[in-house]
Formats: sequence, structure tokens, C-alpha cells
Amino acid sequence: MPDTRPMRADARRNYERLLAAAVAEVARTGADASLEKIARDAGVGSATLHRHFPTRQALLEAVFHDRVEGLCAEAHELTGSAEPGRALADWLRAVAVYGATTRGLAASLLASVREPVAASDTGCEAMLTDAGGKLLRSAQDAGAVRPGVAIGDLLTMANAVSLTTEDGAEAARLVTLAIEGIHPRP
Amino acid sequence: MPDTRPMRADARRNYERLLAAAVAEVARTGADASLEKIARDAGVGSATLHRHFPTRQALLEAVFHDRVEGLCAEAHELTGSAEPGRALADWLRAVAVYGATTRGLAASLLASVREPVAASDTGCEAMLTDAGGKLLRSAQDAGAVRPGVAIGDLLTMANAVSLTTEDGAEAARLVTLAIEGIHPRP
DNA sequence: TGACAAACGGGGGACCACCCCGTTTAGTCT
DNA sequence: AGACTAAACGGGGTGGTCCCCCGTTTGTCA
Repeated sequence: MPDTRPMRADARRNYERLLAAAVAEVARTGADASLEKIARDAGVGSATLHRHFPTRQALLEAVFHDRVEGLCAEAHELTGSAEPGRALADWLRAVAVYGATTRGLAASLLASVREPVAASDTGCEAMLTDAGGKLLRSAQDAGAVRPGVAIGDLLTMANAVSLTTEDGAEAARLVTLAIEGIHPRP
Repeated sequence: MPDTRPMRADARRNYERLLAAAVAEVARTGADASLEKIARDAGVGSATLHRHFPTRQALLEAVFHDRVEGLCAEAHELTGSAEPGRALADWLRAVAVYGATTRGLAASLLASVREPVAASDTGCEAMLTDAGGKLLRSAQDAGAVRPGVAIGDLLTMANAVSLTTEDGAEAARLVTLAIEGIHPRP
């Protein structure tokens, strides 16, 4: 990547102001927060917002990037746990709960699933797929999870649950239900 | 209910025009179709649309009402099947597939779950809960489904899946996954 | 310090939901 | 049949949104 010249000072400053305003506003209003208001709160023109974040999706990715990194770190910690099946389940619950409580993450992730991004992207979806994939493989190696279950499906399920509930406890319950299935335990 | 006077002829005519236009437009554009365009296509003023359907939610409920009745009829047929567990699974898949392919139904149903409507309502959610509840009870009586599984959770799951995929085959796959769980079959 | 590219932001166009209120019209009562 | 009334209508206004154009400012580097 040849032209990775550092950002101009004012550009970086505005970028950070916008991100801070966006974090606050998205937490308050959800994923369909008003971009105009975010720009106003940040004290910049709306054109500047659109220059830094060409799409709403790009803004949401930035807003949730830190937290997604946290979830990935958690996945790395859990990899190699003594109970890999439980570790996977716990992690999926954490993903769903975070998505449910922080309104908008789920919608953001889903959008990127539908409209896949470049391969070497650092998007939220790619990060979670990598981190969760390892966790899933451990669980499958230990015989706790059927082969044929894909991490993409599990993440989609967790996101789906997030989209529906916006309530952490219910999200956890639904993910547990999906993991256990509905049949009687043998 | 004392004043259930019949609708005036022009009101009913416009109601039907609006509904027809809405069905077409929602099928084309999804749940966030433009209300203005629907009114234009119906040949009525936008105020008339808002009078007949005070909220977008109300319009969507009307749009999907027929089809939801179809799903409920299907549930009634399946009740008393020889394999109640399979019947329930089939029905949930049908709900999810319909929601996934007919863009917007899922979002519509979810909204009504979050903001519960009056008890004796004929809303989509209530109809599906009734119909599916019977199916679930049969399956539980037959020992095919754990007690403690609630119809509300299953419908929420089906809707969640609908929201994520807009692709019938994938929706069916995800619902199956949630029904079976991720653990190895004994 | 000066030149120049990069970044800025006001303002405008196109769209939207929603509502006010003067006008039309369907149903009813004599 | 004709008149009356309340219900239904819809044009147009308000305030909001997203997105982009383009003249202006500002940081950076020689």
C-alpha cells in the first residue's frame, strides 16, 4: 500500500470528534441515528462526516470496532479451555448479549454479511468469524459439537437473536435454546 | 362495541386501493417502502393513507394479514399429525421461509412483539402465537419437545432468522439448526 | 515563506413522514 | 326528491433526512 500518508492533523481531529459523537448517539438512538445530528454534535459539517464515513455502515463499523476486538480477545482466551463446548456457548451468548444491548451492532454485522466486503478486511464480521472459528474447531475436535456446523451460521444466529430482543437476558436465553435444540435431553 | 357502523363506500374503496398498492410496493421494496409512493400509486392523498393506517406498522399488518392467516390454517391442518415434532419443525420452517422471502414480514412481527398490542387483537403475532401454541403442545404431549420451550421463543427465533437472511433456503437451514441444536446426535 | 493538495462546510436538491384545514361527498331523515 | 350533517378527502405546509457540489480555508513540505 504505497500512499498511506499520515492523515492531516485537522482530519484526524475531526475523525475522532465524529466517532465520539457517533458512539454517544448510536448508544442513545440505535443504528438508525441521524447522521446530521452526529455531525452537528461533533461540530463539523455533514459533508465532512460523509467524507470520513462514506456509508452509514462504515460509521457503524468504526463505532463498534473496539468492542468487537474485545469479543475477539475473549474468544482467544477461551480457546484451549478445558470445556470447549461450554466455551463456545458462552462466547456466542456474549456476542448476542452485546449485540442486543448495544442497539445497532447486530444490524451492522448483518449488513456486512449480506454485502460481503473485501477479503483482507478488518471489518467486524471478518474478525468475529476468525475468532469464533477457532473456538468452534476446538469444540468439534473435542466431540462437543457436530461436524457440519459452521461458524457463519452460528454468528448469524447470534446476530439474529440480537436483532430481535434488545434485552440481554432474553438474548442469552434464545441463544441457549438454539444451541441446545428443542428435543428432550436423552 | 357500539359504534361499528359500516365504512362509507368511498372509504372502503380507498382502503382497498391503498392495500393493493401497499402489497405491490412492499413486495418490491421491502418493509421500509415509501408511504408517499404507495398513496400516489393508489391515487389518493397521503393524508388518506395516514387516516386508514395511522402507523407503518398498521399498514404492514394489513399487508401480511392474509398470508399470516394462511400460515395459521396450515398450523391447524398439521395439528394432530402423526409426527407432531416434525409437524412443528415444518411449520416453523414455513414461517421463517415466508418471513425471509416476503421482505418485511419479520420486521413487522418483531415490532409488534416489542410493543405489545391489545389482548383481543387480531394482529399477526397473536394469530401465529395461537396457532403455533397448539402445534407445540401436541409435540410436547408426544414427548418430541422438551417442556419449558415456549411458542413465543420459537416464533421469535423464526422471525429472527427471517430478519437475517431474505433467502428461503438459508432460513430453513438456520431454523433446522436451532431446532436440532449443535451437539452430536446421541 | 510560499505553493498546493487536502480537508472543510454551507447550502441546495430530492426525498420523506406527518398533519392542518378548507372542500367534497355519502348516507340519512323528512 | 331534496336538504342536512358528519365523515372522508387531499393539497400543501413543516420540519426532518441523506447526499453532494463547489468555493474557501488550512496544514504540510520544499
